[in-house]
Amino acid sequence: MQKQVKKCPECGSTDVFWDRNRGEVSCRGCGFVLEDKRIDFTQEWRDFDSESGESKRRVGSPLTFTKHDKGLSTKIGKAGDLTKMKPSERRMYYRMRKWQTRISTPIERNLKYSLAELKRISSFLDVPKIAEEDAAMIYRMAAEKGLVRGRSMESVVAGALYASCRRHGVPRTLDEISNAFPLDKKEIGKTYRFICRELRIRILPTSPQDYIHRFASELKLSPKTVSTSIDIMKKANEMEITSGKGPMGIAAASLYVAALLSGEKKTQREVADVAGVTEVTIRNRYKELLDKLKLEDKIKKIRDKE
DNA sequence: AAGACGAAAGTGGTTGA
DNA sequence: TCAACAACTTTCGTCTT
Repeated sequence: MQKQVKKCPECGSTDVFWDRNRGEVSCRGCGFVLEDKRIDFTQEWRDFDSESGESKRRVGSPLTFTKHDKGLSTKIGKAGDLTKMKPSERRMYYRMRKWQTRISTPIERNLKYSLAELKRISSFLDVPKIAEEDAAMIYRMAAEKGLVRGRSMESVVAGALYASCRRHGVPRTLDEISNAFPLDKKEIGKTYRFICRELRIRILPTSPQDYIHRFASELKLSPKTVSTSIDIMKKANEMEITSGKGPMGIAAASLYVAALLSGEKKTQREVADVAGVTEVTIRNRYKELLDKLKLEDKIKKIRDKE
């Protein structure tokens, strides 16, 4: 990897770093997320601000393990190539060709297309390589177990991708993934649960913290606000008002409260849109937070100042 | 006019008999 | 397999700024 010289558009600092696990590039100074989408190893960074006109984007990528034959496909030559060989060697090549045709089972042929699809979507969402590889593995296992039958190929690809994102703590929501496919959330969720059950994949519930940074960045909140909201979440966790609740709602409400407390007020709608929940959910979580964390006074003080 | 708040009804998934 | 249930959404009316 060559070093990337990037400037943070928020604070101008060049001290940006790449969080591989999250697939985010953020500024060490102010926490701004420059890129929440990551590009292949083999490509150069896309300009954050493409006004500069020089596109560094490249097309295509070299070797990958996500090809249907793990990138090892080599055609074994036809008889014409074999004329110069000794009869014993020739027999061996015939045997090898027989193997090759045997490998071309319907499953392998299916994998060829579905893994291409996976690759396309992964690069669209800029899912980290590890997660993409894992999704490919999940899909392969699913295909070998015959779980694709009766389901659309895409939905299984999407389900595998989502499962792998969850496993790797990559903050991609079901919404984002379903936007990349011509499928709705419902269907992806269904197949996702199905393949998890069938393949015995254990998925931990996502932590609201996984989403905080990305949401905060989209809302242009300061790092201070982010840490406040993480504090709030921790406290909420301790008081056991988070169990069973959707992580996105919690993340959204914590951010909303934190923004209020630090005077960077955002409307409920703004936060709700970014987090992919409704205002009502934010309100409910928000109310619980105020109740349990004794924050009413603080909020009132802020209100009075205005 | 916009945002915050809350009530009521509906949806999809989980659970337990 | 069905009913109860919790979380969340949608919709809509009211209040506040």
